[in-house]
Order: sequence, then C-alpha cells, then structure tokens
Amino acid sequence: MNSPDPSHAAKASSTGSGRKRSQQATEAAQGAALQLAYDLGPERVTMEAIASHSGVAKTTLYRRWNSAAAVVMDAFLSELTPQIAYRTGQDVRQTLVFALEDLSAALDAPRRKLLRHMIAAAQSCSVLEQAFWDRWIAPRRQAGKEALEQFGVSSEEAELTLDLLYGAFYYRMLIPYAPITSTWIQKIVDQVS
Amino acid sequence: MNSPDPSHAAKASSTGSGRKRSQQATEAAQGAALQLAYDLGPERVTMEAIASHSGVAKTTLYRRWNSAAAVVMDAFLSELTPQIAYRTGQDVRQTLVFALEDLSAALDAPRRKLLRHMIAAAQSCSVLEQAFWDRWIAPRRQAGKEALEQFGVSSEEAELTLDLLYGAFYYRMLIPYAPITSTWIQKIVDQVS
Amino acid sequence: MNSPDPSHAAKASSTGSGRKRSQQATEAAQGAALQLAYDLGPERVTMEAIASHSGVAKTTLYRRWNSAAAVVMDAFLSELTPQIAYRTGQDVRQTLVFALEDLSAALDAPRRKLLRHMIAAAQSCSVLEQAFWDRWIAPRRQAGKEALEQFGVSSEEAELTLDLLYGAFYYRMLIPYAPITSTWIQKIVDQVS
Amino acid sequence: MNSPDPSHAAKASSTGSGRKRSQQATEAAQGAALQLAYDLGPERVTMEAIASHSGVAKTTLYRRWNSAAAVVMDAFLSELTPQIAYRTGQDVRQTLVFALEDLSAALDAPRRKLLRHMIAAAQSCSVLEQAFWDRWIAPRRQAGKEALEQFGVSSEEAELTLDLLYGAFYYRMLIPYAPITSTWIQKIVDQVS
DNA sequence: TTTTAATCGAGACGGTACGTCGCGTCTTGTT
DNA sequence: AACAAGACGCGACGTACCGTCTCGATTAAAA
Repeated sequence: MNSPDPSHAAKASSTGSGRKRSQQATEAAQGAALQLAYDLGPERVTMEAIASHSGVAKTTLYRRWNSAAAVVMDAFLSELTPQIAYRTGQDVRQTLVFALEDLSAALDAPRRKLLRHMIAAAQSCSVLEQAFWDRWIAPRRQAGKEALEQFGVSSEEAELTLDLLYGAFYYRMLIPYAPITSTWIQKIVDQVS
Repeated sequence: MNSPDPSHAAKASSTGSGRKRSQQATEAAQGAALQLAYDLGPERVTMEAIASHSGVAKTTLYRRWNSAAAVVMDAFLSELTPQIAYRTGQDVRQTLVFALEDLSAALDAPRRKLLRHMIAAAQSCSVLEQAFWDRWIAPRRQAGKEALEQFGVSSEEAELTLDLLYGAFYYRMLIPYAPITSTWIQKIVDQVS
Repeated sequence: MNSPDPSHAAKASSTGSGRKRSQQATEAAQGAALQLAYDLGPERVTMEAIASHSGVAKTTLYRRWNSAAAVVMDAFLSELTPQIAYRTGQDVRQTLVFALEDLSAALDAPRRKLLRHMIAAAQSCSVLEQAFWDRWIAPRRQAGKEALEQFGVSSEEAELTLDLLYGAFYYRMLIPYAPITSTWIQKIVDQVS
Repeated sequence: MNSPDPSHAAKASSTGSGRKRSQQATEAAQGAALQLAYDLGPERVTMEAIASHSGVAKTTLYRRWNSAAAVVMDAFLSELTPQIAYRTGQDVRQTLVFALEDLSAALDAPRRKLLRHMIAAAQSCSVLEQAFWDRWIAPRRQAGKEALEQFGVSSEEAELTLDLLYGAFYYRMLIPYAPITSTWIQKIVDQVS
C-alpha cells in the first residue's frame, strides 16, 4: 500500500554507492519552485529560475526531476496533500458537502491557479499524469469511497457519485464561467445523492 | 448568433486600404498547425514549425494569431464545431445520453488528445480560455439547455445537470483512470436525471 | 586572386532574400572577442562572453562563426593582416632580416600570445587551419617569395629558405626556450642564405 | 639524466603513510587516455571519459594529473620517447638527415595528430609546456647537439642548425600545406649544413 | 494610370530557456 | 591513506523558439 518513494514525479537514485543525495538541495528546490509558482504564475517557472533562486545546480535538478513542472508538482503535492483530511458527516449528503467545501476552502486563489496549471501540465506528460492521479486524485477518491460505503452506498454507486461531483467541481474550476459557491455545491450534491 | 469573425483567437485587420489578407495563407497555416498537432502532438506545435511547414511567414502568422496554441485552437474548432449537432431524444434521459455519446464518438483518440491539450492551453491564456468557452463549451451547453427546457426542465436545473454530466465527462477525459464507455454514460445520466 | 569573402573562418549568408546581416553586429563581436582575448587570455574567450560583452546574441554569433576561436581568429587576422607590409632590402640577406624583424616587431607580447593560441586552435579545426593558412601564412610566404625572386633566387630555393626561416621563427615562438632577438635573426639568416 | 619521477605533469605523493598509490590505476588511466586520443581525437579526451573508460575514479586522476591533456601528454611521451634513438651518420649531413627521417618515420598519421595537439595544449598551460620541453624537445636537441659536436661543430652553430631544421620540420607539421618527404628533408639539410 | 498603403515571403536580430557536458570538489563507504 | 562511486555547484555549450525588425516584391484600392 505504501510505496517507499511517494514522489512519482521524481527520479530514483541508482545504487547505494557514492555520495548521498542532499535532502537539503531537494527542499531548497521545491521551496523555490513553489515560491516562483505563486509569485510569477506556475507557467513561468523554469528550471533556470529554480536553480538560481534555490542555489541548487541545474544538473542536480535534472538528476531528480524531468521538468520544472515536475518540481512544482512535487512541491505542491508535498505541501497540500497532508492538509486535507476527510470529514465524515451525519449522512451521505453532508459527507459529500463537507468533502467539496473543504476542498474548495483549501484551494484559495493562488492554489487554485496552481492546481489548474498542474492539471494542464499532466495533459502532456504521462509521468506527471500518474503522479497527479496517485498523490492527488486517487487518495481523495479513496477516502470518499470509504466514507460513502460507511453509509451503505455500493462501491460502484460511490464511484459514479464521485465522478459526477468531482467532475463538476473541476469542470467549474478549469472552465470558470461561474464561481464555485457553497450554494452550488449543496445543489449538485442534492442532485446526485 | 453568428459573430462576423468567429475566431476569437484571431486579430482583426484595421482599414480597408492596401493589399487584402490572403485567405490562402490562413488556410495553409491552420492546415499545417492541425497536421503538426496530430503528427507530433499538440505540445510540439510552434510558430516556427507552422511557418516552415505551411510556407507562411512568421510575420503573417503573428498578424493573425498570438501564439501557436491559438492557431491550433482555431483550426481545431473550425474543424470540429460543425461536426457535432445536437440530437433530441424521446425524453430527457435519452437526450442527455445522445449528447454525451455523440460527443464521445466525435472525439477519437487523436482529437481527444488535442482537446485535452487545448483545455490545458486555456489554463494559462485568457484569450484561449475565452475562445474555448465561446466556441466549444458554451454552444454545447446552450444546445443542451434548450433541449432540456423542451422537456420542461427549469433553466437552473438544466445548468446543474449539465455541470454534472459534462463535468464528469471531461473529468474522465482529463484524468483518464478508466475509459469513457457507453455503459458509464448511461449510468451517470440515470443518476442525475 | 581576390576571393570575394576573405574571411574563411566565417560562414556565408545563403540567398539575397530577407533582412541583411548587420555589419555592426559583426564588428561588435570581433571587437569584444579581441578585447577579451587580450584581457583574459585567448583560451578563456567563450561565445557566452563575446555575446554578453558585445551585446550580440549568441544565435547571431553562431550564424557567422563556428566557435569562439573562430571569432578571435577572424578579429585577429582582420586587425593584424594590413599592418604588415614587406620591405625589400638591398640584397637577399637584408630582405630576409627585414621580414623576420618586422614580424617580430609587429608581434608584441600580447599579440604573440594570441598568435600562439591561434596556431594551437588551428590544430584541431580544419576550418581554422585553412583560414590561418590563407590569411596569415600564405600571404607572407608569397610576399617573401616574390621578394627573393627579384634577386634571382629560384622558386624552389625560396620555398626552402622560407620553410627554414619561418619554421625557426615559429618554433622559437611556440617552444620559447629562448627569446627571439635581432642577433639570432641575423644568424639564422646568415646560415641559410 | 633520469629524474626519479620522469612525469613532470604528475604530482608527487606526500608521505609514506597509508595505502600506496596503485600503479595499476596509473597504467589503466594512461592506456585509456591514449586509446581515447587515437579513437576520438586528442581534443575530445576528457577526465570524465578517462575515468569511465579506465574504471579509475576521477579523484584518483586528479591526484596524479592536473588535466586530461596532462594524462595524454604523459601517456604519449611514455610511449614514444623510448622508441626514438639517435643514429649517428658518417658526416654532419647524414646525421641530420637520419635524425629528421627517423623522427618523421616514428610519427605516423595518428601520432602526428597527437603531437600536433600536444604542442597546441602546451601553448596555454605552462606545466605542459615545461613537460613537453623537458621530455620531448630537449632530449632530442641535446642528442643532436652532441652528435654535431662530434664532427667539430661549435655549440652555438649546432643550436642554430637545430633551430632551423627542427623549426622547419614542426612548421610543416603544424601548418601542413605540403607533406614532409625524404626529398624535402635532404634539401633543407643541404641548405643549412 | 499612377500612387500608396497594407500584405507577403524570407530571414536576421536580441533574447530566454533548454537539456547536456565537463570541470574540479566533496562525501560515503570499502580496501 | 588511497580507492571506486557518484552527488554537488558551476560555467559553457550549441539549439529551439520567441516575438520583432528589416528587406524587396506583390497586390489592389484610392488618387
């Protein structure tokens, strides 16, 4: 269940011989990447900039990640993943509302922009796609499924419900013709549950 | 309904004096852009490549579009938009199933890849975002809304339904952990209608 | 006799179409290259440095020359070639002494270092080797031959004499176990003429 | 005559304590360096390549030599120096012809290329310059001088003769506008002796 | 008919970033 | 100590595209 290296966007070190990889460099790179993403916008984060802002050499960056987007992805997921826990409500409806509202609340404007950009990045890089699924989408779906099954919802039905609700959520986030409000969340939950 | 210049990603010519813009150049550029997108993948289409493959000068390209993605978007939308018409079924359920199945059928593997990439491109360029909404998302939603209203569904309810269904559809397209099948389409429609 | 483009180290422009190459950029690049060669030593001149010191883009540099050494070579030859004219003396001996002394005088310490480095560079690049022969060695030999023939020296004999004298000169310049003095020049001339 | 450590490009070990330096590593490095020089051309020999081809760690290489060129120089001189002995002819003329012809014969095309590159390398590294003089040029000059002095040639006169002949030889080798032939060798010897 | 103005192709230009190579140094664990 | 392995910061490489800018040659409406 637990993979030894949770960062699927990162490359693995080969053997145990030779000097160890510097954890400090990894953290500095991720920090700089995240900072740049928030400051300049995620699409303007470059390996060059991460290197110069973090003091980590480009060679070292490429030894760990394939692209600037991969660094940002890794940093973003490391930052956000632990923040979001699943609340279980009194019934199915409330559990789902909690899930979407907590998600919406966790995603303030800059994070939302970052998330949009990472979904975009995942569209043209299968490594990022996999990382995004493994570390962002799947855990949330898994938690949602387990919560729904506590209320007797079948596995298949739970999957469909999550497709619809998370689908609608990301749809409105990516194609933002209208803001995601609490009211809207409650209405879509009502419609599917 | 029809704006005089349907291409929101394109720039307008100023006065009527002087030489006319060559329609041939526009078509050559769009054709080359589309070809390159299908051949090399949409992320590898560059202005430089469009220019050299189409014989259209870069100056001319920039006179019409702001970026390579804009050319591809324009070409893609010009190609696909007319293909998809809205079928009205016997009831609400069938109408929605038709809509999603027709959409799925229209998007073969290469087109799907293109569409995914264009959604991605729209995340970091408001011009493309607008064009994508205006020429792809909005018309389909509008047609769907009108179809649903024919069956007495309220405007607001229709919006929610479309959010959920199109949301789920694009969610599964962008984060393709499982294929979009006819069975799945029918199930999600059943759940919301 | 006169080649249209005397700079064999430089690349030629293809057709007459399109924007003309900027003469200003060429001069700026050569100037910066020469300056850097004198300041830092010719082996430390890089394309990167030439670009940043001259304001000429790297792309532009590579459009004209294949390497930093080629820029320096071109600049050096452009600077030095016109400076050295052939003096004809009263007899063969004096003519040869003049030639070597003038050459020695024209090559002050920094120029000598540059010349040594360029001979070195020519050893691993046939383009530079050719340029060096065409624009530095050959003209001097030609002038020397003509001068000697005025005194009735046969062509073949002149070649041998020049091989020996210029050979000794460059030998002492490249493997400087002892300085090149006027006395030494006179002695070697005496030995071969 | 023989210095204890003939490799002027190599560094000396400090104390006698600790593990001895591996002679095997030295030989492997030199062998790989020479092989690479012949295979890829001497200008493409790098410390990195020597290390990976020889299995000797970079640390170890830098403990012995300052640069890749130094390894090649060392290897080349170790290989060639013993090969060339001085033949003494019947008279001055024949002794000199022997010297140049033996030198020319010892230098086949790949070795000649290597030698040219090493003269080049010596132009921008005083350590290499010194090593090249000490181990290649000087011994040959010394032997030549002694041979000439056997025939009653004065020391000074011998120096001049060697300057002229070796000068011409290297001149034609470095600036190869014409091949070095036996005929040419005889002619230049005739001219100076 | 002659301007005259916008367009076209070609391609050079100053830039930014790329991803890689080699440098020389520094751990890390082994011999 | 020296060794093989290999990570590290660094500087430069040569290339790809970017978006802009001459160029000279078309092209068609306005004068």
